[in-house]
Amino acid sequence: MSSDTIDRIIASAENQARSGGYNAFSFREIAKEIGIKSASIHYHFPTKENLATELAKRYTEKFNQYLLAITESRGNLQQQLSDYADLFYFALKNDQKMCLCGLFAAEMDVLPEDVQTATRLFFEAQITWLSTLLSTNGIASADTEAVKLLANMEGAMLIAKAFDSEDYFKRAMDLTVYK
Amino acid sequence: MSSDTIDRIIASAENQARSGGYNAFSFREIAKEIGIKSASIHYHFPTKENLATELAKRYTEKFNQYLLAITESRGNLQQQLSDYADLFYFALKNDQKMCLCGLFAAEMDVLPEDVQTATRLFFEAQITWLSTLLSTNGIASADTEAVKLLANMEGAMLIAKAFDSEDYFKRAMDLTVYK
DNA sequence: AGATATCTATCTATCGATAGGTAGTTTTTG
DNA sequence: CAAAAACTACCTATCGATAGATAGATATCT
Repeated sequence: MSSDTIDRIIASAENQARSGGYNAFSFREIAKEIGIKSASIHYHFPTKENLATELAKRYTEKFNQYLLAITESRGNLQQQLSDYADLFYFALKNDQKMCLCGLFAAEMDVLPEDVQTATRLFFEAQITWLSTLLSTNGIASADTEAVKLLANMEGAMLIAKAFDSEDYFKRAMDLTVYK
Repeated sequence: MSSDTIDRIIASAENQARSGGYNAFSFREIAKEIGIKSASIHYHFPTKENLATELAKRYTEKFNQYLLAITESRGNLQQQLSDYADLFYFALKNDQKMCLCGLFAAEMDVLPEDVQTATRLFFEAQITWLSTLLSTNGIASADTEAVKLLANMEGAMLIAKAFDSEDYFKRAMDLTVYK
């Protein structure tokens, strides 16, 4: 069935979490936003850890789908990397918000264990995809280069948030290495 | 005088804030940690906004002193950039924690105004220093390159936190551009 | 004595979480 | 087929814990 309520809970929670991290979203605030009671959210997500974990999982899944689409587009390396960067750029530009898992990573130490794990899985998926792309295009040290690119994306988003201007993302981004 | 208590409040607050951001440190927790009562902290820092702002200011000041020291070392570009990266690397390795202002930047939207301003000043100081270093060494587009380098540092820290391993910082870091 | 620093005690607001209830739908069973 | 049971998706009400903040008393130090 994939209840509409659950989707709205997730959407609201993601919105809040991407603004200020794990401690910046609450059952009450979500409830108020979508017009139900906070107790009802506990019906769908027993604990906050549970909700945040689901949040990270769905976020990762959504990203993975985009990654798959880029792969299937069969563009050249430069094109695929550009499309990849756009994923982060538009996540920033459209929502004016940080990457959910980027924020979670920054506050890793205070996250419940399941959320930590889900967050790490996001980063692993990114690195795996990038590494595969690079190595199939004959780039040496593909794995390390993948880590660099991912750091570049997250760092660029963070700087853009610091100055509240998505232009900084474009400035901070660097895809010239493989030209 | 520069009260010892104030320093201990700041140290404890920084420790907590660098673990989980603005909402991850509290007057009560700081008080417990340094052995006083939370009301006593309000005597030194009237509000949480005030404390967090002071936190960011001192953090920036400390960083600026290091930057000055690097400048005065009069090493070549490559050496100074390496020393610069070490600032972030050791902040990560020694404390096992994220950059305070990096974390604040990520959650910019939920920060009180003064904290936002203080956070932005950290980034501006970094970019100014980097840009000066690059342009005096004949690098073109020094300002944009400075933004890239800063994003690289913050991104590398974030990735390292994601995997709870400082090795990822070294992997994510890229100073090869100006070789 | 007066300034500085810290205390006790308390307030209001909010947090995640739980207990128990209910209307409506679906499934099971005699 | 219809009654009984169970389930879904919410609700109200409340819990203990914690948040930042304040007033006023007390201690310490010059």
